[in-house]
Amino acid sequence: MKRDSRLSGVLHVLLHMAEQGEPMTSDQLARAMQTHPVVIRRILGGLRDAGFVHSEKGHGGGWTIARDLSVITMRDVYDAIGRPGLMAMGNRTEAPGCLVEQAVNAALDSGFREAEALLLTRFGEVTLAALAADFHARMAARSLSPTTQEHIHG
Amino acid sequence: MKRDSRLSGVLHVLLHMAEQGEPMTSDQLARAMQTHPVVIRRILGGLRDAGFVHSEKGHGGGWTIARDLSVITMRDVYDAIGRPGLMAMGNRTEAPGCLVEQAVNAALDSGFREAEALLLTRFGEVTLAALAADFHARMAARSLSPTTQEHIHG
DNA sequence: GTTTCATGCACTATTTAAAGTTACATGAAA
DNA sequence: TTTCATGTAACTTTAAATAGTGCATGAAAC
Repeated sequence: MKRDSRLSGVLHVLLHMAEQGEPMTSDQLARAMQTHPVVIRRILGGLRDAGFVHSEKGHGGGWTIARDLSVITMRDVYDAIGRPGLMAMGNRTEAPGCLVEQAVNAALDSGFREAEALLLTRFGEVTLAALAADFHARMAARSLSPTTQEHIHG
Repeated sequence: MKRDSRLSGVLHVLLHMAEQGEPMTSDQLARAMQTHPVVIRRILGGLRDAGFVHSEKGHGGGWTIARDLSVITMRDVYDAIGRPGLMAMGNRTEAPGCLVEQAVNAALDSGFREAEALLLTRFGEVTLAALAADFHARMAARSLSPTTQEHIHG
């Protein structure tokens, strides 16, 4: 299958929304992300249901962030988009009858569970405010460098 | 993308080969794994190149384990099949120009790297001998139970 | 020596899930 | 009432693993 980039994408979108301050339309966000507006709506739908963003129809409508960035973690966002699988590898067969395969599955699962738990813990430690701060630090660093480019697309 | 089950599959195959003691053909192994013989050859090809298994053509040929199970770890097997990606999620864009996306990527990558490192460490701690021992324990447990079924397929 | 058995490998087809797209309904502001 | 924007269902495309076909190669049996 294709590699899942929804978490990466939605975090990107959220930070752009936060930078903007005023409502951004799915079209604007899609242009910035070089993707399709419907993809934006799909991915932000979960965040809306979770109460992290707000959407408004009609003139002047669009998407806005509904909570302070300091209270939203990457883990929250991961949960809101439906907790997609984290591991690219899995067992050939779940609940196999073969005892050999059961032994193999048990060993692999143990490792996978540990790795997933660690990853989710790390996600829970990073707020969107921290990501925004990192972005601003990068922007400051770039504006000091000789070849200043645009710091944000669109 | 589809979920990668090569590691699970090849470990299963290796343990069956070890139990058998004598050469097993790709056809026999494919039957046990409910897959295609060519898939077996493909997946065992990497292990042959790494020296973990030996293959022989013609009558009486097939696959045999070339080293003691106690010196082969799950990590070795993972390496031998080409170190497939472990994380199901990735960044939308590698090396993005957008500083927002750079900040997001950095945070995600950091978590992914930690989780991968932990997983590989765990893999390195489990030998095939340990897996075989676990299998034998499961077989003993089942033979004691009232409804004894076949402990091994094929 | 030739038939049979088995791996080696290149190439094609299928499958699965994400991502992209189209079409249209809904609702708000101009 | 027109325009703008989201909401959503349905369909198409794409990437990567797995499945399958066909044929070459080489070893043992007869």
